[in-house]
Amino acid sequence: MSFETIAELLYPDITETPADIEAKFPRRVLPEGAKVTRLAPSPTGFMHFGTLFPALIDERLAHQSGGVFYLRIEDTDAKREVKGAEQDLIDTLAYYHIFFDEGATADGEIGIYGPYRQSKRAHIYQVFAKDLIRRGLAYPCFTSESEYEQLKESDKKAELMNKVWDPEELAKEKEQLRAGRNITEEEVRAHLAAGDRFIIRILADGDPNKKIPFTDLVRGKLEIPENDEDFVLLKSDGIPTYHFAHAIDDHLMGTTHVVRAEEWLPSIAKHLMLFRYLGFPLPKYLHLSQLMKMDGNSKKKLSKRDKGAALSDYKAEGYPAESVIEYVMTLLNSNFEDWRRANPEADYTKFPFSIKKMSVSGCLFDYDKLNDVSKNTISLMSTEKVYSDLSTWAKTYDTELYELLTENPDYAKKILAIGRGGKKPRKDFAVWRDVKPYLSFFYDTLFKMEDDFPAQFSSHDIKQALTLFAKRYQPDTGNSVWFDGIKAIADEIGFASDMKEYKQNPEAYPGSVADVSMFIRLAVTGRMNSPDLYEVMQILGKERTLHRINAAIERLEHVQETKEA
RNA sequence: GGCCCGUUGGUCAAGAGGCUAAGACACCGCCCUUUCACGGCGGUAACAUGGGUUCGAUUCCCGUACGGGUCACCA
Repeated sequence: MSFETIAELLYPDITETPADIEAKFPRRVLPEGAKVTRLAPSPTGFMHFGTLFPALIDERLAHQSGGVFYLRIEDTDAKREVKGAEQDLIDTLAYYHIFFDEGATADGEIGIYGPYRQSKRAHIYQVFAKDLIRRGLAYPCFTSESEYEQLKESDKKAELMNKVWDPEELAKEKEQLRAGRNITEEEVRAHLAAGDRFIIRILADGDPNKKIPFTDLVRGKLEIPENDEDFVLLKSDGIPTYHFAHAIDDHLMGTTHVVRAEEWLPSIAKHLMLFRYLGFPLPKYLHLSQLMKMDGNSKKKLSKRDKGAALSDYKAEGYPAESVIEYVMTLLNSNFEDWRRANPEADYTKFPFSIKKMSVSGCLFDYDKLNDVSKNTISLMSTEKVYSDLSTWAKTYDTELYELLTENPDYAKKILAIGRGGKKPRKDFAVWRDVKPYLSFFYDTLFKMEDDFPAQFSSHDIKQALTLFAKRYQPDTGNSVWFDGIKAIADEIGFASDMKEYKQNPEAYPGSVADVSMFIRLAVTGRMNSPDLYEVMQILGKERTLHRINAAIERLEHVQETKEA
């Protein structure tokens, strides 16, 4: 039989040769050592936390070396495609400041190596497929999908039922897949005449008992058994499988470093075979460990469906993009945190990212750590940035807060500026969602008494302290004069004004100046804890401060009356 | 089940033949402090396991256990 004839029968309309295609994808001219990387997601779900890892690595590797970073959409599976997924992908990546030099964009694409959507490259793959068939390295298979499904069915059942993987069955199945290897010209003609659909399989020449050495940039030297499986190159719709598309696209588009999840490691033998058959030089590979989550007592791969996996959840919670990136960087390169301590203000892109510092084993997602990183990140932001990012967040996730923030920006900024900018900035929030409960008391519409006056103090003492404070309160005296005033009140009502003295002999007093401060804090903020009270009063203004204190006094009187009655 | 990968404190991790086995988060204690948030100091806590190789193994080799991945006309 003639492979040449079969190739011609199958693809009479394909006249181009691989060389013609190669000519359309010239070699990239880049500086020495420049890396070309790509993010190649499939639009089958919404952007997932794990996607950020390769995205960031690809981006750093390319841009740190003066190379190119591009986006290629792997939309080869029409069945699983999710509407809006591609848009979500592009939007989310932009939200995390991951920008591409070329590739698919929201409204088209940029760059000369396109199309960057695999569904639009069918012709290219077919040229190479036809050539492989002609050279006797691939062949058509007319076994229908449903027939094949039946074959698989028994397998799936076996897997579900106690995971029985019978080696003989497996071998038999492999043989069935290869049955089409001996197809004749006549058979092809007959199938074609009958209008049968076909797929293209590779003609594997590997011996799984032999091992091929392979070097992965993060895992080091590995040994992979050769591939003997006649895996599918082109599906019956003429669209390639991942394997074939990977080899052709990454070659034509000039990818130098392929960064992908470790789930691809078992199929590396297929890729090695493909690059060899096609005569392409092999790119470098980085196989990344999966991000895990805790499931009972064991670690599990963080999958798209898991709660907390969708990147949009982090956005909704109000994790700033910078925080998430920062956290991912700490996981990506073990020395990032040291660098960050030495360069607290520097942009993360100044960090010398290194493949050598990448971890081989899968890590567990740690909310505590993310929160800590995020608190630090937010604490270093300027008031303007906090205000602007917080407002942007609130606009979609908390309209009440958004209105409060925007109706009086200057007031909001004063609140957000508390404890910001100094050497030891406050670290009050990890997420934007934390902000509202923190600042609610600054807004009369949200203000309420959240804590009660502790029962161990007499309401008489409390009232007296509040009354004296209200009578004498002067804004703009400065913190220490203001606090001296509170000390004086403490003395007058018989509380200790000197904390050291009080601590030595707490029994001698009904309370201390700390308690007096607490009374005032409670009256003004409605809670036991708040940022610096003097500053709070400055922001609230004299009128509202006094109003709240007087309201508290009135309430105390009311309680007293009811008690007496 | 076959094949592949991995295993240092609760988590992230440094260390690559000889170290009292770093650091960060979390937790606990103390200090600072009018509360909170910071900040400072300190503490609890780890080389999965058996056998080699070696004068000496967390580090190298083999086995075992455990965990993960994969075995599609999905990526």
